[in-house]
Amino acid sequence: MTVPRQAVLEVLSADDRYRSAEEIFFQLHEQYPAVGLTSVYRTLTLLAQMGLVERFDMGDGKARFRLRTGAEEGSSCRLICTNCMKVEPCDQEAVEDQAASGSMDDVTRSLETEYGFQLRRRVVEYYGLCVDCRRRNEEKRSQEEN
Amino acid sequence: MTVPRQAVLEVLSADDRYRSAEEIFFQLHEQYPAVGLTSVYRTLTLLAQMGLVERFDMGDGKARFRLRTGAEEGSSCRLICTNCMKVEPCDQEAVEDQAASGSMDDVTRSLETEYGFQLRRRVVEYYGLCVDCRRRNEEKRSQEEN
DNA sequence: CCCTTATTGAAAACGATTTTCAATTTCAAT
DNA sequence: ATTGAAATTGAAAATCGTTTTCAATAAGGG
Repeated sequence: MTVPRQAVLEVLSADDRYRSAEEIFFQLHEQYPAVGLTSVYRTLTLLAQMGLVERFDMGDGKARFRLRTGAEEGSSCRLICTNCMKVEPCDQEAVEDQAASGSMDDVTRSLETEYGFQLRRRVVEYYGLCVDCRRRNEEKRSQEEN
Repeated sequence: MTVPRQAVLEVLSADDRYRSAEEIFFQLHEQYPAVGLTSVYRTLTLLAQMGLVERFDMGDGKARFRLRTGAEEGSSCRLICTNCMKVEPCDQEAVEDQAASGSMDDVTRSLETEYGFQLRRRVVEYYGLCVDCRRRNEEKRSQEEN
């Protein structure tokens, strides 16, 4: 545990907003002027690899980082404001249950009443292994057995 | 309608895979060697603004582009292979209906049988206006009325 | 303490995308 | 066809978030 790492964790612990590396760097800088932007990036990458930090790629070219709370595992659901870029976690179960069906209209209504959020676009992404890569993996594995 | 624009549209129309600007540029280059990468970027940006093309920011730093089919409106659902980065659109209704509940396990099973896809992580993102930006917008609008 | 190893900060490198700018193309009006 | 103004182009330079390089420093087990 070194100074830069402690500093990054300190800032991340302060609150659970998503912040860019630069934002984190500037917040650090007041209390730890010696810590460089490079180390902030390195620490964030390290913490993300360790699973302590969640990296989130917004469409604007800058990655955002946030301390993992442990509540999320494998699945995530969030409200993203296209105006101020604020990211707010939300409970998918609650949203979908509130909605009578999974239809866009019902979800829109649910988000409106639950969060005051005005829905424009819903994105669902399933990350994993496609059929081809799966097959290729299995082939490789069976080759290694020989 | 100019040569570069026609060329980009031609490549995009060829199939509906997600492709990076560079990939599109190289495919162009055989038939239209005079068209530069700059124009490919410019045309893609233009087409995206016009809503003809969908821009998709993968986590790897390169944006992917695909011709809009019209089938998607407001909502999108896709399978993303974390190994080969292939992006395959899928029908959310079908997936969620197939699954007995919205639980991760059921969705995993559904994707497995429907697409042979091995789910690792599900991401649901709702894009729109948060409460604050909404309020701010309304204030601005009412000010403009005076 | 010392020595090996890991970590650091600054500066340079990187890669995707954007901007700049002079040259070319487009297209509507002739 | 011809013009000419406005839009578009390609190449090179600039931008910007992030990563790499590298010599200097710090960590922490012996």
